[in-house]
Amino acid sequence: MDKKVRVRYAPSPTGFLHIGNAQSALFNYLFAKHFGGTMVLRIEDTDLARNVEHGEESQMKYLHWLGIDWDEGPDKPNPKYAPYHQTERNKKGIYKKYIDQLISEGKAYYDYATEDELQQMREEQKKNGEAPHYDGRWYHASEEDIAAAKAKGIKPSVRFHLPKNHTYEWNDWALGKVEFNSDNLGGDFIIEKNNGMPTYNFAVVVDDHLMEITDTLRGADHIANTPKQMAIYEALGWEHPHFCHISLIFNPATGKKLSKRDKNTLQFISEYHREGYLKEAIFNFIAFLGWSPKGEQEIYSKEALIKAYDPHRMSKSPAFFDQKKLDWINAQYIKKTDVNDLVDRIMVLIHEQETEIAKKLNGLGYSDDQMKDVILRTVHVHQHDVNKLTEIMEHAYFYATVLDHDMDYSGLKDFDHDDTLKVLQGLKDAVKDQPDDTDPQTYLNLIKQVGKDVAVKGRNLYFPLNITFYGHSSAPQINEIMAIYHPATIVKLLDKAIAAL
RNA sequence: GACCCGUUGGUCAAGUUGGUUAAGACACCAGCCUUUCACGCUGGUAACGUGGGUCCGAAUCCCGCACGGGUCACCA
Repeated sequence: MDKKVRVRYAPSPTGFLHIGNAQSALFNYLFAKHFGGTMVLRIEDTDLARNVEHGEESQMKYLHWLGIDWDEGPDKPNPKYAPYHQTERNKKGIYKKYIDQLISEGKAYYDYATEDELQQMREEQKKNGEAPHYDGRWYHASEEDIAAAKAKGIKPSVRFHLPKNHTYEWNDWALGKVEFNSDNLGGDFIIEKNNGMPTYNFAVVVDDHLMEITDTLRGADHIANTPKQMAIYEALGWEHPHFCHISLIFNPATGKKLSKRDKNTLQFISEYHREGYLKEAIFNFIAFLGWSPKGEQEIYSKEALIKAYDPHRMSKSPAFFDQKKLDWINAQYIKKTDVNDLVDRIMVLIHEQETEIAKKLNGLGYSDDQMKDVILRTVHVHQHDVNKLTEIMEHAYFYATVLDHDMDYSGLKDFDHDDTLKVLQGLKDAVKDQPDDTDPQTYLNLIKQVGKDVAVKGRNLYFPLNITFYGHSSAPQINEIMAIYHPATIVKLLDKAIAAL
């Protein structure tokens, strides 16, 4: 790289951060960090009507949560490039200057066509089997026509005049060589709306140039925009950045681009957070959506990804969203995350109360310390067998409310009545005077001792205990589950089981 | 419809200059471990859309076809 790398993630605040946004932000981040460059956050808010309240704030919040931090942006302005909102840049006349320049050079012109008129034009073209395109009707407009339109009070938009039969070609990091003919671009396109706002294709060029962006990484849905933008770079006499089109994320169920309407897939990063996915897992997973490293390793920390990142390895074909793989990656991260760290993260989820299970746990009325205690004990048992933090929460809720559950004791009948009674009775005697913080090892010793005393072992010893304390003959290490409960609870569970014998 | 892009096992995905026993992961199955479940470990099944070329040799290059997708806004 001869120039200092500068990249940008440029969301429009028309919604909350979804997987596709995060993917785009993430690759820009990896690119910047890998090459020791600068990541810029720019807000493309030129569509006044579609801007969503709190959209920007929420996007920034979840970008930070994921660990995608930018070096420059609305909250970290560099005076040389600020401001970072396109609406503010428009107020400063940044776009107007270049619009005027293009008009005076005859490369852009006013268009007085109304939206209805344009709509009608496109429909007719479609009917005739033509590709919808602007026919250039105002390019050669006469003085009279213009005067008449002005007299009617029509506010014009500004169109960029596309050269005829001109080839635009670029070398894409992901795609390699791509070329378009200017005749297939849909005709002259609008660069300034009649409300004075620049359109995306124009603003993005001006801003990327002024902000000295060296590499533009964006979704593959922008491929067809690229030649239009190149036309503007050319008209303004600027060099265009190196482009990279990130493969789109597909829904395996529909075979189409992940859509906000796909109910079976979580769309928003906030949803992954509240469902108990770790940010490290999401980061790792998304990095593999449209890119892959050289070796066989699947689990990569952020730092490792930054190091391994190579834009040449961006893939061309669509990236399919593999939910099971995500769950597996999340499970890997849960396994290797420190127990207390997991407890803290779960406490955050409980406090946020954004899921049913979080609300249920909250409804227990526990103090923070009590809650942490239950969660910690549960994490010890389940850290290695869950995919999501919410599953640990479900388990914790079960243990916290175990006495309220109707246990299925029918399985007890599969074992010798007298032996089982002796085991349960013996364990009750052994447990009733144990302190609250009795550890799993002690409980294991107690179980073994009771087994020895009454001469019962193996599954005849353990299965009834599984049923008694867990409700199923198959359970995790039953002594560990006992350590979650308080001895008084254990005694009550034993009483219930004995009564059911 | 036009223009671009893509097509490797059930799923995801390596295979940058043509020569590989065509990686790896998830899922699945089996065995081991375990009181059981899960975890873990070991092993296994399984793939180059199609038809033509070029070449000693094609998953890799060329052409056609099929299928899938993206884009054709005063949205970004």
